[in-house]
Amino acid sequence: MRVRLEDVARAASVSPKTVSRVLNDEANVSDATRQRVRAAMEAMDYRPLPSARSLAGNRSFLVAMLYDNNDNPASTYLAEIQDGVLEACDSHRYSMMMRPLRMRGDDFVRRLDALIADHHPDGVVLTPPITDYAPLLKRLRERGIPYASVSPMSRADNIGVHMDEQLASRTMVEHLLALGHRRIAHVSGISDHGASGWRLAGYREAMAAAGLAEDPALVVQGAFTFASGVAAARQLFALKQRPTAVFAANDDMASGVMWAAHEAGLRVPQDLSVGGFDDIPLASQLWPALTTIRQPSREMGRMAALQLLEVLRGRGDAQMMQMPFSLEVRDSTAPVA
Amino acid sequence: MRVRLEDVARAASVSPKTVSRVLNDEANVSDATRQRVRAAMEAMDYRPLPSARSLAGNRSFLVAMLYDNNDNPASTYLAEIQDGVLEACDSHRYSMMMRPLRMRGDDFVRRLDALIADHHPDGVVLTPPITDYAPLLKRLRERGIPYASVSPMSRADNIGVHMDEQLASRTMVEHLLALGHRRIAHVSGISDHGASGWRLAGYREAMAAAGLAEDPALVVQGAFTFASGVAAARQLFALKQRPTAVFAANDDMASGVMWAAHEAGLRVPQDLSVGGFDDIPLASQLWPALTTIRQPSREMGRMAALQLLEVLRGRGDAQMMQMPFSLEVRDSTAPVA
DNA sequence: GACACAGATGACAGCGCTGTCAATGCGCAA
DNA sequence: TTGCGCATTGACAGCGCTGTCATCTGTGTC
Repeated sequence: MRVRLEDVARAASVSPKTVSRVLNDEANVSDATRQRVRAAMEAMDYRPLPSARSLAGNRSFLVAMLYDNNDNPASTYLAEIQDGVLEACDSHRYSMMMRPLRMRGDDFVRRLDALIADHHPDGVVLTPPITDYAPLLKRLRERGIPYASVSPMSRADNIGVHMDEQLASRTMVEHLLALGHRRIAHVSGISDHGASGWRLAGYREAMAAAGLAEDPALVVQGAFTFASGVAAARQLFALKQRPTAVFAANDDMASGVMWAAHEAGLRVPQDLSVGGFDDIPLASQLWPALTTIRQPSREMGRMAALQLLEVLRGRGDAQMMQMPFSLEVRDSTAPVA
Repeated sequence: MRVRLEDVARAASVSPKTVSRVLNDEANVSDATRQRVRAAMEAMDYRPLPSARSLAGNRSFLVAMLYDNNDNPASTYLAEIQDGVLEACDSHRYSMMMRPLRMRGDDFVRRLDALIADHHPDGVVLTPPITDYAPLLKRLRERGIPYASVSPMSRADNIGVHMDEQLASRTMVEHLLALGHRRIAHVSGISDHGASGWRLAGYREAMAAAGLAEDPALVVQGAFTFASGVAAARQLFALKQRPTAVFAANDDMASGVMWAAHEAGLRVPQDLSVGGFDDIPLASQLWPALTTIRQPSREMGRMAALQLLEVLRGRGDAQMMQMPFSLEVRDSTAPVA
């Protein structure tokens, strides 16, 4: 019925072990033999049985993608990363599994242990904001489970992908400054997300470089959600001197700001310019279409997973890769009135 | 190091086979023994090794969720279903795997075969629109792989979940009729999606019930995407007698209609009412917030997976479940001017 | 009291691979 | 020519479970 490794071995006139060697790209197989075995595998359409490989070889060929489903409201951003990770895993015949893990809550590490005990992933892809949660990283190291991170806070001792969020953020603010805005507000994200800090830092950097003293009233704390964007904007609009532009730390909050602007009867971009970050599909579907920072989420997921797979496959050359961003100027920003 | 089944057996003074029976909820174990074994498993925090179970038992404890990533542009709808499926699988200690499968393209069935050969899922969850692709279903039956569907076209001989989309659609149109609208347009979805047909049928049913003859110019074909919604709306707005209300077959297209309305200088809802379908997060983030049909996607994914798991676990009582919908009246619909 | 029978339990082999280690063959130096 | 070392290959056991089948026990029947 099913073609087994033994069948391939017989067809290629070698021992099962040799077929196993070829299958796993091990050294010490002559080229002639290797080719013969490959041909036999091909001809018979041989597919190794994952469970047998795992049991005997003590690895699972499984990559788990960890995400926080608490601070990430049904995020398109995550879906895109997932898509990239899946593609990378597929290309190396690894399987991929999603693991929601709430960062709030003390059973965080316990849930990680359960994941390991139940599924034995060979490696793990970490997505924001759990790229930087120390107890988690510590446990992964203890267990000897390699991981790659998407946009981690610290780049040292870490593989995965990374974007210069601070520069991206600064670029957005400079765009607003170039349009003549001076009273530029910032709606920041949840404080323990690395992204929040960088984006805020980029905002401050640009403002300072323009010689503008920081007005604390113009920096409002949000939570990366639409609702928090609405709330932050209402607060900003209530100021005696309201901002002429708002830069929100992600698109969901930016859409909240636009919503609140409509509510307050402010026209975007005539009365208020709005900038976002991420370029999720929503950004182009808003009216007016949102000016934002585009990050290649799918590609970031893919590259992070590929870095991880390099490690899993015993190649040593994995690293932290820098990914490009771009400023997408659309219709939500305009010269100050 | 790791606790094996044999260790539990020793602790409970029974044979390994008996522990296996308890683990798999098999019959013919006395209650006393069962409890003793359960206690031992608990005390030792025993976790069966999936690969060993799979290898010996010839099943994978794996459920694959199939989706079409061609017609579903990074859809939040799918992400929600996935979340529900994942929860259900977790609760029964099954693992879950995502499989994108392009319906267009002739290698469709071949890719399914590859999935089976490579991963051996015990069962499959089908999401729209691949719930009704005959060659796929045929192959799954041939291979003896049970499947459950989310919103399949045909409910016969099928397990999973289902919503009365036609009634939901009719409810939306009746809402518009009740507001006094008569020239109500419909932007339909891709024709080989079951949902498109039902939603169109519900529209027609409501219009006919209101005694309105169908105006073919008011029914425009879309493709479930934002861009197709924009295009359809432009076409509708160009009509000598433009509609006073548009019901789009999903929220992405509805957001496209609103976008085009803004573009054309039409105020929503004063000059044009707009209705959608799905209630994705976007719906509440638009200005004005979109009136739409809410379907419990997450719950639908969860229930469909649970039905499938009943079959996989040998219970015979799986079925096609009807899920409720609700009309979410927000700010994009108003009485006709 | 003898027998049949169903429920409860265990012995044992084996699922399809890989790790370990031994065996083989070959080139090259002395 | 002999011997040594390295590259190549294979024999064999075993990973941690479950399927099959045999065995044992207690109960009901006549």
